[in-house]
Amino acid sequence: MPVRVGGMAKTAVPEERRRRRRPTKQGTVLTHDLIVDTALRMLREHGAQGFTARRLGLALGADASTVYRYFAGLDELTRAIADELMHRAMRRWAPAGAWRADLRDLGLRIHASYLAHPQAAVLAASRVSGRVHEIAADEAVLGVLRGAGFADPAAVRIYHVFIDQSLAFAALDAASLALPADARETDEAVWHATYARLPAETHPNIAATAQLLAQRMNASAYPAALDLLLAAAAAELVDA
Amino acid sequence: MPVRVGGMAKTAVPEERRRRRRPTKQGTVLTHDLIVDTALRMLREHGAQGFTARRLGLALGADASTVYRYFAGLDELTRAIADELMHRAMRRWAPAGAWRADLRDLGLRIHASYLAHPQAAVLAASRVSGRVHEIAADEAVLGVLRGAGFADPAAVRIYHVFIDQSLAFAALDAASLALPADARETDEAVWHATYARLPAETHPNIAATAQLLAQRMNASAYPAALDLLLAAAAAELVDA
DNA sequence: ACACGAACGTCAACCGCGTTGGCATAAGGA
DNA sequence: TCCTTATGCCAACGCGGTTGACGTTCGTGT
Repeated sequence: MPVRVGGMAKTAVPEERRRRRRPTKQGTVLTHDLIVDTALRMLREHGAQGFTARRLGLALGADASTVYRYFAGLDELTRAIADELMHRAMRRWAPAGAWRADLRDLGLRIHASYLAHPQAAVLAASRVSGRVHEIAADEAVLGVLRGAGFADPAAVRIYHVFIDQSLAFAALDAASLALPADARETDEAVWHATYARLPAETHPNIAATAQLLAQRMNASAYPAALDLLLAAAAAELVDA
Repeated sequence: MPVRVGGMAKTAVPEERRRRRRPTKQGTVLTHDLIVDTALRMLREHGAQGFTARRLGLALGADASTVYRYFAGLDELTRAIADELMHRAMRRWAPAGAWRADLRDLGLRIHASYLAHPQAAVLAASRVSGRVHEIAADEAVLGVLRGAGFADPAAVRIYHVFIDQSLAFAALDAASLALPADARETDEAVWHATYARLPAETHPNIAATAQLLAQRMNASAYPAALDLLLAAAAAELVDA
C-alpha cells in the first residue's frame, strides 16, 4: 500500500512536506519537495510530456513506481505542484499597509508565479480538482481589506473576485506560454496574417484596428483587469 | 494519409464542416459535426475519460481509427470542440444597440456556453494551442464598442480585457463543475469544515467572515468582474 | 546483540491509450 | 464495366499509469 501524503487535505501541510531523509543503497534521497521540484523542472524543460511517472522516476534516479511511495498518483502530485506555486507566490509577500498597492503586488505575484511554470499551471488547471486554497492567502487578503475599512460583505466580495480573477488569468496566460517557442511564433504569425488579410468590406472594425490588435492581443490582459478591480474597490471605499 | 480538416485554420470553416454524406455498409454516416457532437455528449456523460479514440469510435458505431479519417488527431478534434463552443455562444447573439447590455449579454453567453460543457471546456483549456479566435466575435464586439463612441485604442483595450476575462473565468468555473457531483459536494464539505474549524486566534479574518465566505466562494465571480469592466468602460466613455 | 516491523526502492506485469499501415469495400465518374 | 477515391476495419507498435510481490535497509524495543 503506497503512502498517501495528505488525503483530502486542501492545502500544503508543512509538517508532512518535510520528511526525514534516509540514505539508501544508491545514495539517492527522495522527498516530497524533491519530487515536486524535479517535476517542475521537467515540466519546464520537456513540456507536458516530461510529466510521466517513468520520466520522472528516471530524472530522480529511481524507478517510476517509486513516485507512488510518496503520492497516491499523478493527480495527487499535480495537486502538490499547484499548492507549491501558490505557496511560492505568498512566500515573500507581506502587506505594507497600503491596501491597494499590497493587493496589486500580491495579484501580480500570483500571476507571475504561475507564469514562471506555464506547463505546470496548465496541468494544474486541468487535473487539480477544486480550487487551490492557500488558507494563509485567504486570511491575509481578508485582513488587508477589513483593515482598510471595508465592511465584511464588501471584503469577501472583493476578495472573491480578486483571487478568482488572478487564478483565471494565470491559467489562461499560462496556456499561451506553454507552447514551445517556435509553435508560439507560428501561431502569432498565422494570426496576424489572418487579421491583416481580412478585407475592409466584410470586417471593417478589424481592418481599422489591426495595428492596435497586433500590439495588444499578445500581451496579458490581467494587469488591466486587476487595476479595474482595485479602482472599483477604491471608489466603493470612498462612498462608504 | 488521413484527411486533415483544417490544418492551421484558426476558426471553424463552414464549408469544411458540412461534408456530403454517403451511406456506408452499416448505414452509419460520419460527419465532422456528428463526431464533435458525439464527443461533447460523451464528455458530458462520462467525463474526461470518455474522451478517448476508442470510446469515441464505439459511441459512433465505428472503429477507433475511423476518427482519424476526419481529424489528424485528438488535438485537432479538441480544437474543433473549442471552436464549436465559441460558435454556439455567438450563434444567437445580435447586438441590439445598447452597447453595455449587448456586451454583458455576450459575455454571459460565452460563459454559459463553456459551462454547459464543463469537461469540454477544461479539455479545451489544456489541449488547444493558442487563443480560441472567433473572427465574427472580434468583428462584432469591436463594432459595438466603436459604434458606441470609443476611440480605437480604448475599443481594442476594452475588447481585449472583455474576451480574455470571459474565457479565463469560463475555464476556471468549468473546472469546478467538471467533477462528478458527489466529489464536488465532498470538496465543498471539506472546505467548509476547514474554514469553520479555524480558531479565531490564528485566523481572525476568516473566522469573522466564515458565513459570508461559505455563501460566496462557491458561486462564480464572473458576473461581478464583468460588471466591473463595463462600469469602468462606461465611466471612460463619459469622461471623453 | 538481536530480532522485528516499517519504510523504501525495484522488477515484472496488466491493461488501456493514441496512432499507423495495410487491406477490404462501396460510390461515383469515365 | 473499370478505375479512382473515400471510407471503414483489423492488427500491431510503443508508451503510459498503476499495482503487487519481493528484497533491502533502518530505527527500535528488548
